[in-house]
Amino acid sequence: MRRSPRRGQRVTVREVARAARVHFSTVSRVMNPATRGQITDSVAKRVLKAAERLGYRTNALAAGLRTRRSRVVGIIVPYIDSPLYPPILLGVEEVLNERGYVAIICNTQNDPAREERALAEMMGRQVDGLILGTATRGDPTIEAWVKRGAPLVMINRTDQTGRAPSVITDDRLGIGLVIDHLAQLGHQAIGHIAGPQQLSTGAARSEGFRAALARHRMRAGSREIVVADDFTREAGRRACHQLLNQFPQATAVVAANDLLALGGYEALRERGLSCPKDVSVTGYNDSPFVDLLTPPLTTVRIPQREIGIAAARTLLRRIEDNDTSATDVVLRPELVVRQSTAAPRLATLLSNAPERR
Amino acid sequence: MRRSPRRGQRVTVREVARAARVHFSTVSRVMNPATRGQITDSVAKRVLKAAERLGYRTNALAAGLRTRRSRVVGIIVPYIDSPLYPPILLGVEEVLNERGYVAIICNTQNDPAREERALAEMMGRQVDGLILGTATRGDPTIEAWVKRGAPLVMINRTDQTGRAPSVITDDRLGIGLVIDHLAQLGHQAIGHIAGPQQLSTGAARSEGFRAALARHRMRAGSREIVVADDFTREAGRRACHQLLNQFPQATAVVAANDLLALGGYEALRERGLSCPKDVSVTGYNDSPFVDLLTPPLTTVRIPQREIGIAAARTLLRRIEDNDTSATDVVLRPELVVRQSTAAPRLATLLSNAPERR
DNA sequence: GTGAAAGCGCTAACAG
DNA sequence: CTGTTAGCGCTTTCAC
Repeated sequence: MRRSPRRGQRVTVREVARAARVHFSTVSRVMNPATRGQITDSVAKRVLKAAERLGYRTNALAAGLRTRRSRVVGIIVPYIDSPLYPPILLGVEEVLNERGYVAIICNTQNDPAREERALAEMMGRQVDGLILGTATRGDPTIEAWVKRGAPLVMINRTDQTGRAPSVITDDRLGIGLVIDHLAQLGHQAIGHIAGPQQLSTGAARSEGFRAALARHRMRAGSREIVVADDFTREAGRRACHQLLNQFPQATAVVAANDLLALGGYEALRERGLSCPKDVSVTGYNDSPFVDLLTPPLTTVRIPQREIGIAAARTLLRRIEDNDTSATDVVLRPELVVRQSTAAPRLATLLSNAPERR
Repeated sequence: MRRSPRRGQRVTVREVARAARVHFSTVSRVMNPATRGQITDSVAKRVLKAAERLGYRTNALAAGLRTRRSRVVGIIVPYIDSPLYPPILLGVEEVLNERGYVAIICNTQNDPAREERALAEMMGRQVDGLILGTATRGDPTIEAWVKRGAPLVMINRTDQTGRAPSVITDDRLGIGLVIDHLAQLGHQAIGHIAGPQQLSTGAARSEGFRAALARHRMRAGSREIVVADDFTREAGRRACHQLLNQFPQATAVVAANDLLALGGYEALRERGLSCPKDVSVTGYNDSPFVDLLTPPLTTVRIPQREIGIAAARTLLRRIEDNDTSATDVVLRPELVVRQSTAAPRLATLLSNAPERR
């Protein structure tokens, strides 16, 4: 009766076949949804019952070797422990799992060497496709992947060459919403703590800043941009100090993400300025808990889970239907107004002045 | 010259062998660190060069099928998008990657049905081991896994049967540190917002609460426990209200995690009470940003990354050396004092009174 | 509708 | 030290 061997799953098609008194290829056909129709119902039933009883599960390694499809997709992200990625992964996983795929996730800490190792690992493991969150402009590692014709979708950032589809959010729009909001409150001197310009998010947001100010006819003298060298609190703090030194008349500071905004809070505190009374501050990403800060942060929410879902769907279309028509998906961000933004002091005093056009 | 076929990696040991003018099994031996010593250096060099030139990578599916080791470990967590797990995953990944393993991560939203599906998926994919973050007391799914003799390590929670090793933190100690701190500040009436008691963390922390109070000789009349039905802000808010209704003399509220503490903040605000002046509040986990709240939250930090590292190491010992001696690892939490705790009003008034004891 | 046979790419006895 | 051979468990022609 020795039925449970020492290690690993040992039940194979052959054993199920013996139990069900059919050929093992029949078992294979029954277990595979695509070929199930070839088998008589009564035989199928018998096989299924035997499989169930023995606890059979298809060996994904063997199947993958044979079919050249692993039903695994690789995901490479810069920081798994940041508020941004986990919800995206959730969305990816959701789509993947319901289609019988799993994800292997690698974290690179933004280190190109680690990215390259991760990519090699993924190739060796025969992943069917890749979701890449670490793209940089003209990323060379993408080249190799795309050349092989392997499916790839970029998220959050793009390499801006159009070699592969991406799922991003509209950063220019998002910053535009912020500026509209501030303009409506009456701000006319707005500073920007920009993010690193080599990341597409950093670059797009500062472009958005410039464009939105132009749209509102605010120009030189009514704005100032300081680039933070990293998306961190400390970098935000330093940048905000520099900003206020160069541009003391600023009544609002638009940060390129929430962490930078938090650094801004610190800088204001250190200067004895109050937010939003003296200076309004805005963030980007709507990270968890920023609604609990003092003051609760006005920020831009991006649909993280939807990014993951869209990326996974695009990738699967490419993998399963070889549908290469995918173009970039651009999702809409949303302004979340909280209490870190208010009318500027001056505007409050002049609030009875006639509306400007 | 057709060298790059349409899809997937097509370079195999045979092609490398042909290029290097050796037998293909020699190539295999060169590529595998364990058998590399069997080959003459000069031959090895030739093979390596050819492999490099052709861009050869071992097909992990084929190797896994043959060796019955996939070098994949499964990780099952309840909520990937919570502040708790990502840093743990980071630690796991770090150890795994440097040993040539990758992780496939499944998220269950605490749904037993999803957990079971995840487990089945992992089995089918021949994972070499499992890190389980969803264990509940007497979890039946663990049974099947352990029975097969498959390596398993639990994290954060244990099923409390000792069938498999776990890596957890010492919740009783952690809460003890909190109580010591509060006692030293002079608190003598302390309430507890407990977490769900079916989760080992919830249960261990309330036990720790009771034990610590006993140690400090505070008894009935000097404490009250209200169990929140979920680890969420809203549940914490409700529980805190209930707590203060039943036990209005409380000068401190110890929450079983940070989210519950945040709910406590809200409840206090709704009652017009100030923290820490009227009531001190503590959390647990030291989630990101809780240092930025008003007031910054006194909480307990748990070594998340280390949990991941320890779990991965334990698992690999079991997988690679079949070292089954592993016992539970219990890591030390650490008190982080911030500004949500202060001496109680009364104690302030009496601060000139002689020290007790 | 079901059986037979081949082979995915690799590793690991076993020979020499 | 290197070559030969078999086979991991599966899918998928091709026959019947």
